[in-house]
Amino acid sequence: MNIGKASKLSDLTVKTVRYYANIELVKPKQSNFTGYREYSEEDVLKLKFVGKARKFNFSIEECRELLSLYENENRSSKEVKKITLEKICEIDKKLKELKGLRNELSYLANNCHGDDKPNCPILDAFSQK
Amino acid sequence: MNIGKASKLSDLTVKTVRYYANIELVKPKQSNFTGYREYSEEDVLKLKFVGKARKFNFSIEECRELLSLYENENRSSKEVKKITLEKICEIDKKLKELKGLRNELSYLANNCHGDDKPNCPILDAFSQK
DNA sequence: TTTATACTTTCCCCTTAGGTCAAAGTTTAT
DNA sequence: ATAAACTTTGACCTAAGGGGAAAGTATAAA
Repeated sequence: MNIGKASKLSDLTVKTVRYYANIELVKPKQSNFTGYREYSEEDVLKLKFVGKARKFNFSIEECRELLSLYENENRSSKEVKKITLEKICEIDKKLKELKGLRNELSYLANNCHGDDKPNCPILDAFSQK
Repeated sequence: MNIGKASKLSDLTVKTVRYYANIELVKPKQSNFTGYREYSEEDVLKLKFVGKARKFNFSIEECRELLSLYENENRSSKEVKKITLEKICEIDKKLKELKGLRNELSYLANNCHGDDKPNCPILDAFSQK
């Protein structure tokens, strides 16, 4: 099938699918008559796989790693679990950081009257030496 | 003062300070003899202000907006509060998203034996149709 | 069969917020 | 006078594609 159909089936944009071909993440055969990319059913499965992993916040390089484990019949689930646990750690760090930010910002917002006067604790906090 | 000193005083890298000059976020005078940028005390205060706001996850464009409010004697604190509340909303959305991801990933990880066998619920989830 | 429409290709520039490196000019210290 | 430290602009790099142009290809309608 052509890229348009593969794109629809995998629920990715054509641009994305073409990008994945360019970086050799999911690389279909390419006709030497027309130059059109020819996607197989298996290619579509891989595209879907990557789409899912990307939604789980895995980077392209991590997707590449997961994909090679996915394709490897001799893989151990240990490897996959390790990568996943690392990703969870990463998310935890990000969560902590964002929660801290949120607390500070909401503290500032709570102390700002939000009226038509220029006095503003938020700006004061930002201009603190 | 030159950019090096302004950079140290504001706790930003020279590159960052130069970048802010280029995008006219904090734009110092520039000597027409040597071409060196000449930072004033006030410029440094603005740099620090931006540095703080950036740490609070405000984008450069949002910093530009906050900075113009900061410089505007006739501002109303309402405007600043509005921007801040929007930023809090944004952070809340991101938090929700990340928490969802974390839950799904940790569910998958908990169900993965993490042994030397190829069977892996994580990969199974990613390859689900 | 011709034409119109839809699809595909490669190529180039754009995004955030700077980082890295190079060549050349300037200032300061020895 | 010269070396070291500082500054300038410029070009290219990051992640993960998006947007659009120009040109080739396929398919459907007239």
